[in-house]
Amino acid sequence: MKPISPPGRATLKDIARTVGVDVSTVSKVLNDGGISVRPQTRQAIIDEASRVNYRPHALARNLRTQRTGALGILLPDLTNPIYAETVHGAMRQAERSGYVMLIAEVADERTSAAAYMRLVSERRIDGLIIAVSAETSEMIAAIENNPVPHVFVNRRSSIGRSVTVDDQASGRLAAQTLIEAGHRRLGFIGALPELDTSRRRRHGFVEVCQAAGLPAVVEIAGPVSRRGGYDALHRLLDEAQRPTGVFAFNMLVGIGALAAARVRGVRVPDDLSVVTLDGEDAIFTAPPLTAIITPLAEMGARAVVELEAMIQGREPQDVVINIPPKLVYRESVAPPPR
Amino acid sequence: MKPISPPGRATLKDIARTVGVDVSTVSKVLNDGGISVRPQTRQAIIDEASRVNYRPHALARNLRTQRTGALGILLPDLTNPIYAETVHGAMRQAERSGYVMLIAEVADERTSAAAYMRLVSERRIDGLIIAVSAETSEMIAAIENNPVPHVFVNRRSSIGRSVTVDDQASGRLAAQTLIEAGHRRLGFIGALPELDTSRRRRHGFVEVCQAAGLPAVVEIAGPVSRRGGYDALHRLLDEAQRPTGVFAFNMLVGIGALAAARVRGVRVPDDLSVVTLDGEDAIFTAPPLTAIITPLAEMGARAVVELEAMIQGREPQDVVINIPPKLVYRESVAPPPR
DNA sequence: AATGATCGCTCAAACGATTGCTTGAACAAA
DNA sequence: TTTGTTCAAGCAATCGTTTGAGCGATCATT
Repeated sequence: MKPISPPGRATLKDIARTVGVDVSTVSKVLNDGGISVRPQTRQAIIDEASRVNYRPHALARNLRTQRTGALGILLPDLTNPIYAETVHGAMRQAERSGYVMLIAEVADERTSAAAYMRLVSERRIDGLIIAVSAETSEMIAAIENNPVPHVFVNRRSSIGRSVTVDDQASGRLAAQTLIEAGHRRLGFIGALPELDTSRRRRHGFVEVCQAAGLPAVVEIAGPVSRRGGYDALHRLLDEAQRPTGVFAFNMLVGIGALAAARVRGVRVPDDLSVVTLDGEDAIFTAPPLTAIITPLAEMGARAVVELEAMIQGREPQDVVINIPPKLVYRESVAPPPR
Repeated sequence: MKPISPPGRATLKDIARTVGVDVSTVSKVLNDGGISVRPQTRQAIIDEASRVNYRPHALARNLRTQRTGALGILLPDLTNPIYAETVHGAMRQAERSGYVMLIAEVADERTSAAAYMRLVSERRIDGLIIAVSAETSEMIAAIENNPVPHVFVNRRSSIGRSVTVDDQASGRLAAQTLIEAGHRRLGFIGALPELDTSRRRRHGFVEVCQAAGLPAVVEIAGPVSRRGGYDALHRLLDEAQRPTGVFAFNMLVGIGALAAARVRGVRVPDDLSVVTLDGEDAIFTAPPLTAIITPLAEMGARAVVELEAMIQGREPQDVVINIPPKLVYRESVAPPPR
């Protein structure tokens, strides 16, 4: 026997009809709308709603309330674990609050404005997390002409507020770790073009080195990729005063550095110590990389919390997540060769 | 000077008013609705639409047309690269067709029915990709009571059609690779509980071994995790007729096996050869794992294509992606010890 | 000149909810 | 009995589209 009305597809009207009241009454009861309803009417409505397994039609509700219950996130590439984890954290928080997340991959920065418009103007998302470098003029124009609550994550921008971590502290921690292991000549492999996060990590790193009275840090930068790390380490190893301990901007760069060391016959950690960042997964490198863990999921979640507040009308504000960077000791750091 | 009407928020009514026609005319012009309109009227409408940067309000349109232009995907965990890549492929294809993807992470299988209902009954997605094991009775009931075009990806199910690859061919390829390297005693580490994909890979693997007249393959299974692979390899190494070459169900299992070999003092590949699967990222294991590449992104994309066809009314059908499995030679396979 | 066809557009009803404004009845106070 | 309140619920507009039906005006046909 087929159910008369397919469960889950019932509308307010259906419920109203069988209970014998107006749809507005049903709506008010089901939404706890401040209205007085006789207990028996209320109960009848609730019973009928659960009998037919009523689910509000999100489209209709959203059209009326002018809110979609959807948040967007703009990111370069979901297969990059850094972004996957950020999204992961954002989605957990979004789900708690009843939001869904619309993900837009923006492989090419030049299309980010178009992606923005699609999410904001057409899909009418309630808020947006931006995890791409967004400072193109089209993007700025898009945001200004079609403002929507938005927050940057793990990067700063002149056109909005950010959720970040204390990158400088990460840099300091990396330097301390290497210095404590006994290293006296340190190197830093950063991002080129220099990202805000890279600059802050570098500052923290250099600060500690100088405070410890160490000779100048060798600073090298390359594209944020394995290739970039690979090439950068080669150049580092060509330095006259070759460092014995290096801090790589992130995991990709660190992995590339490891590969370069291998082809040069430089043993890690015997000849060279390496500290990297973002490396939850770096445990499977050879050797496993000692890494500073960035709370990416927390950043994603916090970004959603910020968006919710902004949607409620609170002023945007910068957030620095106050989780001290955590170092995971693995096998890529040892005392320097003597 | 502020723009009079915030660009991008203009409605059909706005355009209709300034051009001096009815909204229905505007709608028909902008949608190429089969209607005859004077060229100058048409042009005026188009001009005005682009002047105010008109974007259709997706909610309103969808409410009316009863289609949301959204597809869903149910998966266990986005931070698992296997799923991230599948989603990646699906999103690329979805974007081409103007769909957005709603991702639902279902950490606990028991909540998958609830996630289904939220996407299908409330958000009213047009189609769903299922990448979780979905055979719980609640899930079956949810699908039956609220049917929506759906397709499983990389797994088979009694309650729908699938997009898969030729897993048996992967198993055959793994066996051939080890046999060609000179191995005569082979092992297989599968999934427990046995997944459909695991079974097929095992069949292909065993088939080739038997055809080559090799002694019985040692078959071991464990949970699909690094721990599972770790424990399984330990048990394999305890066998009287210890294999010299093993095929691990997937990358996680392979990585666990590598770890077990290391603690046992079994050198890879000198003492033991390992072939794994899904291992785009396995290049950074120690040693880098020789792996069979699964076209996950293609599977995701193809799933979307299937959904589109089903939404158009075509009958669901099983799809086996006909890309022959590809082996990437790295450093975990060598001739057996003598 | 009457008829019919075509053109170019308008009308109005949806889609499924939300929400401010009425309203009829019951009841209390005067 | 009249008046004023409160209760319980209904009415109707609205969100921004889409879409079939309708309808004057023009033009061709007989």
